[in-house]
Amino acid sequence: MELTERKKKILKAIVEDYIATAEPVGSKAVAKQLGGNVSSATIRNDMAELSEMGYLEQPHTSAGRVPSPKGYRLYVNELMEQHRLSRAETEKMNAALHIKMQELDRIISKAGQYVSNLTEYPTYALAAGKSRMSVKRFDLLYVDALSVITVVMTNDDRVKSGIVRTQIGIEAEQLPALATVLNKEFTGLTTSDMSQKLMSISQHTLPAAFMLLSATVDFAEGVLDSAARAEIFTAGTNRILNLPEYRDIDKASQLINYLSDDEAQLPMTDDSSPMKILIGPENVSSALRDTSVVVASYDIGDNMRGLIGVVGPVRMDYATVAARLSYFADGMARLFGKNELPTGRDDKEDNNK
Amino acid sequence: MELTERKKKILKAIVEDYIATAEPVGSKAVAKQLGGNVSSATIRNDMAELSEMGYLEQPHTSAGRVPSPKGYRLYVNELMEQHRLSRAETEKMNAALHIKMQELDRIISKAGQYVSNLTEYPTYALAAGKSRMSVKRFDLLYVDALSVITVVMTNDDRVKSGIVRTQIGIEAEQLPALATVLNKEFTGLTTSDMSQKLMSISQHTLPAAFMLLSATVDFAEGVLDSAARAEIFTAGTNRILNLPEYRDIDKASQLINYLSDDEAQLPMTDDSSPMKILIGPENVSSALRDTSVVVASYDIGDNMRGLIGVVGPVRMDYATVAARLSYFADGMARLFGKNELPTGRDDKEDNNK
DNA sequence: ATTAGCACTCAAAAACAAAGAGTGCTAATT
DNA sequence: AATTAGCACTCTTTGTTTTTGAGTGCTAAT
Repeated sequence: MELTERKKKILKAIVEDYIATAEPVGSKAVAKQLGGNVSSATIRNDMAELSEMGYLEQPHTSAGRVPSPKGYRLYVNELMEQHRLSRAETEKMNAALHIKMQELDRIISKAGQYVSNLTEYPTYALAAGKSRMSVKRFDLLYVDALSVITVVMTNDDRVKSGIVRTQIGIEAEQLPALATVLNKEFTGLTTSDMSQKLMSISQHTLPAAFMLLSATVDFAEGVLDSAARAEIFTAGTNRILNLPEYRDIDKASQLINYLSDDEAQLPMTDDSSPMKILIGPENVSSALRDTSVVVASYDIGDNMRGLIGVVGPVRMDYATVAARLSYFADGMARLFGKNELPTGRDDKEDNNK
Repeated sequence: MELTERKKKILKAIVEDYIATAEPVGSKAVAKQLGGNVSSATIRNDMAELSEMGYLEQPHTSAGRVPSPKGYRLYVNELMEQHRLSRAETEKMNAALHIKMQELDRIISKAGQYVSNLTEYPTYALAAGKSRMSVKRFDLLYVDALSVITVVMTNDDRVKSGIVRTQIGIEAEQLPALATVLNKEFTGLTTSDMSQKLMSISQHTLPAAFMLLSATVDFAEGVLDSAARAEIFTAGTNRILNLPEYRDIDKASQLINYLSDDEAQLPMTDDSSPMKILIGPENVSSALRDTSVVVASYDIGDNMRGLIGVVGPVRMDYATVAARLSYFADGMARLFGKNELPTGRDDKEDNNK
């Protein structure tokens, strides 16, 4: 019993019909789909064999057939035709890609939203793989005796700032010296090292100066912390409520809750390829067992990678989703590429997160 | 036909029973609730009159009674007992109120999340009432010939910063002069005025300097824009999926979509009182017609107000929700109060939004 | 004014009865 | 040997009818 060419065609027709309708598809429908030069009885025989081989499943004896995960896998690997993006689609995406440059987090979250709109499925987006963060440069700007503007530049060239207040008055003239101390002693350190260093110099420093140093370091630690925290942004989770497979409130709310959970283990791409399709049970986390995930990654700067994942029912339009997601991910990569800057401002800027 | 004391007791019992069970409540249940010294027949008569007066409704003839919005209103106004917060509750909230000081937006969004967890209903949170924003102070810090750190302080004392790049090289020595120009000419202006001013000085300024000025002003405009945009944060919208009144997917998804819509007109408090309860049809927007909203406000600094709203079914536990929300709003106000600063850093800081 | 008693109503649940889509198999056809 | 027509069989879906039971409204007694 082998996979003849016709069987493949049948499988393809079934997958595509089922993707479109979410209804089990019967032999007659397939026959029509294939142009009518084979009868439904023939198809029926082939379908029986495809079932036996594990590519199709039957909800119950007298229903049509539904692709099994194995069937989808074959479809995705061999049968699926590359979806050609229409002019309208690319234009829409290009428009979306003109994201006005802002904080990194916001861009990433926005990207997720766009993809969700584009695909009509929920998405998640995040940036991963940052290396250890440290401060590269400190600046202090005098405001008044009790307030100083602190500007901090991280090792990946982001700049953040804030007002730092101190209980003990400080004079404008003292600031340069303090800034020098900060730049000499506190650059290149991790947060915990900074705290330690702060301890070690507490002895031989004037109280007023130490107060300010301490507040500044505290601020810097906050900046590093929030920069290191890789937040997961989800978008469009409630779109699943439109899907027939999630008419069941409990199922829907379970998935929504999983997606909204910050701790959720969401599929990543492996380093080898920029795109990955996970079908139903191929997902590790049980909450995704009967959903599929298409996930793509793109480079952000040198040692960071952005990730966008689309979550949908196993009956997902893989071709279209994959095409759009891949196009969009490419666009994001270009956006972060050194060369093409979309506005006068620089992409690396992403001040204030 | 008047509202006797017993009728009120009956109404109260019905409201509370219905809040707890979401099932129409019958005369017998009320009789038991009231201690059994009146018979169910008596209750029945009273219930008939309460129906006639419009405080109760009947889903159908042979079902129990359900409070009408008018009934809830009476309950909220007169019958409801102040919910006493338990020690555990206040402790939990106090813990939540130790929000580590960060950007304003994040605090507000966090607050919404906490309240959502606390009440188990969806919430929305926002900060409103900012006046026109302008820049109060500019600083420029030299990085290299093509990059400058721009630090901008807004009229409400927030500080933001970012790297600004320019195509034409600039020397460190030129920066102070440019900063002076910025501080002299561009402070106190709205974004559109800034653009205009930029035009007007384009003639008598060196190209290199103008380039940088322009990029800096562009950056400042972005800062003001995003500061002025009052974002609405919603949290826990999917909690409504747990409510029996939203077993119907379409109804649920309609409400969820409404809440997720950035443009949605959500109820505010009026200036007179810090708390407001809107019951069902009292809501203006039709999407909320059969939900209730409890909304509380708190002061943030001098001319801003924070707002947290809890959205739930009309059958909402008003007493508990109101008590918790009010406590939390007070906590938030204290948090923003000048005196009690939870950390060494200052609340006004909220750099980088 | 209250209450017991009872007939009546009506939604919800259960039980039952087609209807129809789709299969699997057999036997005929190419 | 592969294909196809034909047909009995299966099982969900859909619609209809029955049954059940909570709850009411009214009447008559307390």
